[in-house]
Amino acid sequence: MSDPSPPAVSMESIVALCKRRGFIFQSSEIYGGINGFFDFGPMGAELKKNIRDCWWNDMVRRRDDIVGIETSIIMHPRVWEASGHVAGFTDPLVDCKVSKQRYRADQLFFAEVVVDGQTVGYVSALESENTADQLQEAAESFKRKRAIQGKLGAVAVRNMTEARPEEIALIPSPATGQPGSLTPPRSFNMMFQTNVGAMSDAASVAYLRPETAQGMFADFRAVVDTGRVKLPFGIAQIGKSFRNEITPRNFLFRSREFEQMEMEYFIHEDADWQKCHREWINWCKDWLLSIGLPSSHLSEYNHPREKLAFYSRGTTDIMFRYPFGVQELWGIAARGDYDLMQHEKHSGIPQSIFDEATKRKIVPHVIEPAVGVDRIFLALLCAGYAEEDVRDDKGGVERRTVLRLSPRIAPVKVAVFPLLKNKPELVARAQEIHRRLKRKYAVFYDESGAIGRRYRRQDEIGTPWCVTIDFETIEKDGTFTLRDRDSMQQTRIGEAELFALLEEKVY
RNA sequence: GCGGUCGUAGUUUAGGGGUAAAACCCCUGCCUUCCAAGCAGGUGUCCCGAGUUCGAUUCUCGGCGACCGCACCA
Repeated sequence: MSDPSPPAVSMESIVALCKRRGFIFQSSEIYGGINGFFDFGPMGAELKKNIRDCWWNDMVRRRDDIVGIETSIIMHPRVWEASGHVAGFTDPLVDCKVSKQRYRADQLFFAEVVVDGQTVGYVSALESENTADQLQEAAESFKRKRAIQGKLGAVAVRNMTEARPEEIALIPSPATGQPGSLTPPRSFNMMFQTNVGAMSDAASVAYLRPETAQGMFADFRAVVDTGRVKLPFGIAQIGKSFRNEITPRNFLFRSREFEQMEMEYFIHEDADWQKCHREWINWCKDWLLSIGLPSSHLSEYNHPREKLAFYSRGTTDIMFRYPFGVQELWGIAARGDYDLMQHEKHSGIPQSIFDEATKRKIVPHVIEPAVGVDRIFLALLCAGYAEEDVRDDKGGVERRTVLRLSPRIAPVKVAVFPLLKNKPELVARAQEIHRRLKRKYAVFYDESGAIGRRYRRQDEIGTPWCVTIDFETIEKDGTFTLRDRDSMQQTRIGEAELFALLEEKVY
């Protein structure tokens, strides 16, 4: 599709297809469902596995410099103290009890109004480009309205996390302009908590991991000591992570249980990290193209320096144009030596390695490409979903729904049909071919319904090819019809050629 | 978390204080020599709980879930 702005597909129709064809079910649906959790049906499980397998093959097996590991979901709680998640994976929030507005405490600013050295009141403002000016103006207005005489001092901007308890009642809500309705900042830690062992007390508290990355950092020494790795090298893993999101939204995009594919690429502290960072951004983009995401939907977003997380030297997100907007798909972060140093500090175990080239002990720096399997899953469905008009022989127009998935990740690679179900010789031959194909590929056998219906069923689950066994197959040369999903074109092909095609396209 | 809209087969919808309907899908059989054909038969539904009522899927309240806005998204 060369059209730069194809008609927007609605999330509604994608969700409906997911349900109808067994890609995604709502978790625990028979009990009314649970918000932010999803199940993968038969087609979804295949598609997801294919995404993981492609990533693992390309990222780990087909490279000499990256090893794969699998770490536990529950780790020692001190891992999350070291990583900053216990303290920092928390958004202190302030509520306005009157307007019901909620603000992030570090984005809600206030200042004392000081006249002739006396504090006469407070003003507040939300974060913007000129928060300080806004507060200054608000302070002048405050003084004028109350007809206070004297000299107004320059405002000292603070945010709500810095407010003293006795000040909170005096700070006006930005929503109402009146003081007294704001709550003190309250923390909402996004990590799921549980207890390890039979006793539920403070000492037994543990967390479900909110990211897989820390597993790689925590096992860094073990991998270095046993994995026969040399800088630069990477450690990769695929696994579930959990975040107690305040508001899960947009179907799979933000859920509370999700699966990440992360890789920590360790480089020498003197290496050109910007070059390495760029190379990984390009690698990730190429990989997305290789599983069939169109470049027209992809873009890059560089986090502005002042917005970076404290540990980050630079973060670039590969963005995807979802029906609900352009959103982050893959974050590639340059994290410096922050994580290893944190673990060195907290564990007391040195995280440095001996560098042969410089004969020095160094702590490597890291480039981290981190992506969510579920987000890729959703992107593939959004990019691949199409409803198109098809002209039939009689000149009529019909609508068909088709999922254009790359053969690499399609849940079913080939569907095998006997042209007619009531002809035993066709059925037997079709089943025989099916049996040989399924030893190596995910294939599907179907004999029920008209042949056109069977093609359309496969279109909806994204099967790239269908083969139909007909009388020619049996009576003549053994060739059968190969029907292409996207063009709907039919060609005759033999079994050896079919295997060759699959060998080339499914890797 | 706040506000709004909503919740009837797998899907899309109709209906309604007296136990529910259609189309498509799906399954079975017949038929069918390549794009959702036809005929016959079949499975399957009022989100959950409490209240009002002789009786609630329908009304009320609460919960859960979905969508849309706001806020949030280390």
